[in-house]
Amino acid sequence: MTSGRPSPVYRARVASRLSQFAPLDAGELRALAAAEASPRTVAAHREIIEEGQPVTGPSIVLSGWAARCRIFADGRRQILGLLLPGDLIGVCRQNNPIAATGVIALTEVVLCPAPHPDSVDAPLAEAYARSGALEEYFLFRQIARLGRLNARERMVDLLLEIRDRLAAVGLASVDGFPLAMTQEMLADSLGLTSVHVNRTLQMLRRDGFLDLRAGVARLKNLDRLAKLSDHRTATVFGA
Amino acid sequence: MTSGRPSPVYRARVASRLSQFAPLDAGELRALAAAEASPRTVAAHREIIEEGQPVTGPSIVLSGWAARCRIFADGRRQILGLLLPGDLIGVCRQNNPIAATGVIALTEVVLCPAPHPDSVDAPLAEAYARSGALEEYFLFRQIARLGRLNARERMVDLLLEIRDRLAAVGLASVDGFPLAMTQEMLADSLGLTSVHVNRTLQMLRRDGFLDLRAGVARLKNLDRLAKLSDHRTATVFGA
DNA sequence: CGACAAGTTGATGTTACTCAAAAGTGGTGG
DNA sequence: CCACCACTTTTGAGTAACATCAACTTGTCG
Repeated sequence: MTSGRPSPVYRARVASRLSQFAPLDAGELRALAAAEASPRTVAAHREIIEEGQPVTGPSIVLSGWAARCRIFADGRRQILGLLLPGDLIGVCRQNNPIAATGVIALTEVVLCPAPHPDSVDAPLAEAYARSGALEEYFLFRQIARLGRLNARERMVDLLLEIRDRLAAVGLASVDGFPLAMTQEMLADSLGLTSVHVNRTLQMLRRDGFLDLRAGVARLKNLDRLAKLSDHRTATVFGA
Repeated sequence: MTSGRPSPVYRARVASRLSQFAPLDAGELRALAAAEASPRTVAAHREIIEEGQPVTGPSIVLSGWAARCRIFADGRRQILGLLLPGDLIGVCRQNNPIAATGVIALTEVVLCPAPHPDSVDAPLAEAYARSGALEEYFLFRQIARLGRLNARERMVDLLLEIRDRLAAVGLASVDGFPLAMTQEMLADSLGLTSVHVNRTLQMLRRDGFLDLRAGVARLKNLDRLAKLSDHRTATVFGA
């Protein structure tokens, strides 16, 4: 599987994601850096949070990919949203929170604890709030994708979202971005079968929109691509 | 169209929804009651919040139905989530929040302002937090519905959700609950066409699961119905 | 080398969409 | 009270998109 190993360079960028949302002071940056010193590693395919269990406290994804996931009684699975490096998990403001969904590691994931939202200063609270709003935006987008886009549009829209999110933490370049998902995971995210995902990817390749090899994706003809899925960037929220 | 007219009885129940999430003190209840004294009415099909516009402050739906909505460039429309009596709209914790989605009135809607989350005491803050968690749960459920359920399962799951949410504010009885949505609105919520919604409803009627007349729905054979959509109640969050 | 997961392909089936038109419903004004 | 209008619901016939089933191939790692 691709990625999974945290590097010093990599961590520095992750630490800076929250400060993109609000200017953090020196003390907050120190606290975050200290938290990063006690990371936890979860193997690929392991559960990070179990649905229905109490949420102990927030974490930050330092490296690797995870997904919120709902599994049906008959085995059907739906990925509700992706959790990428820099994302927060388990920020709850109520008492005794219960996990509404499970979270599973798609690759090996490295996490570290994050300060509890009740005990943070204004700048970090603002960063948490913006991060939460952005996560909500991705949920809205996932709903619109599944409800009204066809297979090709869904795929394009998801790939554009992933690219933007990775770019925001310095993990995407002009040469492409890592796509740490099997076709089956893509299917579970897009509400399709893996067979149809395979055919959709081939269509995109054939039409010159996508270059996907060895877990690295490169999107081409971006202007035409964006039209294919009515893509709107999330600039109103981010940095 | 059904419903839309607020009644004194009705309002009393709505005011009590937040206190289901956390025990509010007398001062908070007084503040909420005062806010209800200055309601705002929005006609059916009108926009309550415009996507991309600044969010001024939170409101409570006193009566009527509204929906978060995304509209695509080519006219396709997807309802992202429903807003029913007692629900909060526009609770944002970040500075200068921007509406991530539009909100439109499905019926005539009566709203009143709600206290800003930054200026509330602990009990009301807890109620806001629980309300927000519940809203997030409904988004997750909408994603799972659209991604992995077929038309009949989607319809059943949505109807069960609506029934539970209305019951929580005293608007559902054993005789049924108001369904203030046209088949086209149901289609926009379920990611289907209105023609297919029509056929799906007929199938449910024929199979003895549903009685839907004059805007009032009654679900029958609840035990078998719940199995049709792998329904799980939201009890872990609510009251 | 062998085993297992991931990706690919073809044939066929089913669900839901599209297009088009008819029938029902409720509100409005003459 | 009726005629009219807009909107909603219903029905039918044909089609497209996606699922299903069942191989087969490729890649990876011990």
